[in-house]
Amino acid sequence: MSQDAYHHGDLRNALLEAVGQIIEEKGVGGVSLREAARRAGVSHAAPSHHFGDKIGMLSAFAARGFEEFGNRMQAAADAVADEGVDAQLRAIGIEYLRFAVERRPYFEVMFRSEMHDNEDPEFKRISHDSFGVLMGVVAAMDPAELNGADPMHVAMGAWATVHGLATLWLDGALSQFTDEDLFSLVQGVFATDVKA
Amino acid sequence: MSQDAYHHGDLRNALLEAVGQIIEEKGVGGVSLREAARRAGVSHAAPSHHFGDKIGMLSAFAARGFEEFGNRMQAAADAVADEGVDAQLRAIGIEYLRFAVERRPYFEVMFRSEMHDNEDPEFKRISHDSFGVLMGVVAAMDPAELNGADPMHVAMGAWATVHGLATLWLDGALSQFTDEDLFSLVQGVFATDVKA
DNA sequence: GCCACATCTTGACAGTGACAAGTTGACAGT
DNA sequence: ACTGTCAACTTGTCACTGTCAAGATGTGGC
Repeated sequence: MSQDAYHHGDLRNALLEAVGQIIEEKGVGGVSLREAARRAGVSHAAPSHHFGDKIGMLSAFAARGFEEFGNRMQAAADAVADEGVDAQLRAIGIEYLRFAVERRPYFEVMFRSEMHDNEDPEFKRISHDSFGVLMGVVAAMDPAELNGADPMHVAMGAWATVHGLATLWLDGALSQFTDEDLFSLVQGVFATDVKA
Repeated sequence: MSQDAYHHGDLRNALLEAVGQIIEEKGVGGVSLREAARRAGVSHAAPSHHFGDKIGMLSAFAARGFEEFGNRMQAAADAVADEGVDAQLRAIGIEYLRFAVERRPYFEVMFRSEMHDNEDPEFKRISHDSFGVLMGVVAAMDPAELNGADPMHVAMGAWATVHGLATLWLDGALSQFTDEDLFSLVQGVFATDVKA
């Protein structure tokens, strides 16, 4: 029944999974509405009825990524809640990198402004929520632990550092390092950052 | 004479400047061989004779960017050479951000792996040289200043931090901050990083 | 039974990257 | 001065893309 030519049943999800598949195979530049439609077994114009246009499709894909991203950040922070804020911050940093490496298709679309509509309120909300996890942890920090530094600066610095490592790694600028190097490196860098 | 239909005279440069112009107007996604050709006043297939294909054209554009980038990093480090390695590192970090903001078209292409051919030896050399400036400064650091940290980790951390700030800013994730905020922020963050 | 509506198809159009084949002009050798 | 050679550029074409308009199909409410 879901094989019927009409009313696929779950086309929206099928298309979004096709997008992830395409990015993994051919990179983010290989994504096209028609190719996604082909993989989902529908006609070339079907995707537009669900997403409007190409940016709409990628926005939906990015939103999906932010959803998982936020959940993973939260889970990482919760898992070490009894070890203190310091440990939480480090756990978030590592989880951030892990997400970039493991879910590269999502990550690449999520943080490329031309890949989605930054003004879409739904998108804004969900991406803002993701970062809320980090901000929440920093806000809970003991002022003494910050050594007088502006908490916002500390949060920003931590965020920028892992984000920089992630993007540099994804762009191949860190090709001299293995994945393990990267993670041990972020341990050191991040600890340095936090304890400053 | 340079107006002749044939033998433009400086088509290669004209095309590369057109690329920068296009990115500034329509973003990196708006770049096309044909649009660049149009702006240079030549036929749609002319660019391929200079760059091979689209990636070749963007690689040449990125190489140009790395050239200027490297020079600016070197100049920034040299300007404060007598103030110590610490000041040099900070100067490089700020110049890095300044480049990202002022020369956004270059920056966007330079650090997008799918925008150019990472394997091109000429490209590898020129991009490697750019980062050599940073590595050179870190290598000159007094081990005592590093507090026992791996110099490579310090360099990587510094690099990742400014790179992360730059990309987050360019992608609009830091839209709540003004340019001045950003620079004062990197001052704080970077100082924290270095003095750890 | 039937009607409204969301879902999907078919067909078309302009724009794109890439390729093949032809044209033009400069320049070196004789 | 003639000629061959070669780089620079043009014209024409192809498959592919995003987007739009119009039509077809099935589902659920009444």
